[in-house]
Amino acid sequence: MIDKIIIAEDQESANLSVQKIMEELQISQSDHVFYCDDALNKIKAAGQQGRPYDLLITDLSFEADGTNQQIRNGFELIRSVRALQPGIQVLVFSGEHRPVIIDSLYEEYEVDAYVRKARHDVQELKCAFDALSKQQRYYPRAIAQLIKQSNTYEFTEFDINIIRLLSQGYQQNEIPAYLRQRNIRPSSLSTIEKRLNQIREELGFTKNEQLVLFCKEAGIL
Amino acid sequence: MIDKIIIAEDQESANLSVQKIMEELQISQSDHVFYCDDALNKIKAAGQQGRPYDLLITDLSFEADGTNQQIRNGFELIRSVRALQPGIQVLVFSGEHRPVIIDSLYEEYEVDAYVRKARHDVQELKCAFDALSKQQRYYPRAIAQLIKQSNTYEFTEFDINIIRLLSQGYQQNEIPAYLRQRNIRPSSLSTIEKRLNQIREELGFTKNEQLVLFCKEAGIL
DNA sequence: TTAATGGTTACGGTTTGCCGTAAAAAAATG
DNA sequence: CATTTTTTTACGGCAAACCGTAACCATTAA
Repeated sequence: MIDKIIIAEDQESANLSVQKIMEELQISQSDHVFYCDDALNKIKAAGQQGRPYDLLITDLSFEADGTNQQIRNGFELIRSVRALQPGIQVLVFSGEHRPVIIDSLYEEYEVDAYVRKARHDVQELKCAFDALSKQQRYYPRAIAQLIKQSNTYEFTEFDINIIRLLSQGYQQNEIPAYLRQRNIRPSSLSTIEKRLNQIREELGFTKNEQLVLFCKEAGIL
Repeated sequence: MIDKIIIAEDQESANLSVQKIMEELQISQSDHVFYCDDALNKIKAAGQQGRPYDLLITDLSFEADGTNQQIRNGFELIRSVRALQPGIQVLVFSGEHRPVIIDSLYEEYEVDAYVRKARHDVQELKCAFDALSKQQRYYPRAIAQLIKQSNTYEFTEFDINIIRLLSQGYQQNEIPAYLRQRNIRPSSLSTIEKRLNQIREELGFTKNEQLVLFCKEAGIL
């Protein structure tokens, strides 16, 4: 049974809609905040008072606005909250569509539900809520599709390193020194060239410019 | 006086909040649709019945969902609507933050107001509405700041052409032929090299990979 | 220990990109 | 129209990137 929830969302209109939807679902106690820090504080206080929240609904990206905040985004918030109250259910409500990110939410952050801000999100929120009420995780099929569709080329840590350096203006022949300095192996120019060649080939690209753009769009950079 | 409006927004929850806000503002007739085509049709019908809409509130990005739609985004919608009913006021409500895009909304599309889906968007929507009621344009100061901040490096049509081709995998020495085929001038390899060099220099970049990423983030690509 | 395997590195030839100079063409000026 | 200025182009030398081959080295199995 879920009857005490907290909504963390900086965008006022989105925050409002979630509140309305929760009203319709007859949640007895629903709080909302516009900053991650406020969310954590409220969760902490509620726990200490023996009336913990059952569910956190949070966005991923929060915009800095000059106020001094410790927690700057949904990822950090989830980590902090789970450290404090591991049993709390977490529903992420965000516009994020990049498969790698959504995947990491379920795998690394172990969220209980992800609902994408998109066409039928109100209905999806209600479905997700139902599932969570039964202590089930909610994994919308639209997302399963997205992840399947995505050219699931597996970038290694090493690959991402190289591509990031390129996108920062490093020349390929400067990269070995950089890697050696950090004891990253392999580090030879030859291997770097070979990796890039292989990656381009597998993705059907001819230029690193394409690769950089691809990684940006996929959320890897 | 604004008393008949239409909301075009595919994201259900956002559509809902705008409806709520318009209720609070006591709009007598407020319609909402989830597709651009529906918006245009309703506006057309209303005009023919002699009861035209005063205001269109629209998002910019609409997601394709398999249904066959003629108009696929807010830009196209604005164009079509203005061709049909030039006097209608247009308020864009979108998450878009890239200065070039917002700038083009005011300059090229001549929208009456832009409100960014962000922290205080509800309040901003109300302010914008007030301004529009008095037949004023609404140009939030936060956006003026954004546009000022932005490294306003002036890319020409030509520059963007080259950079786009690079990001699509063209080699530099293939570009002259491409340009000549389309009668774009200048077209020599030398000029292309020179432009790229100049652009990189002015932005403090050393590699085209950086440039491509920069253009992507700035909304130019 | 030896042999085999897979990944890493070194190296050389070729292509592409980079950058300066100077000629040619186009545009602006008197 | 002639002259100056600017833009575009052609070319050449050099550096970087590309790509194949072969040597090297670590790990594992025989």
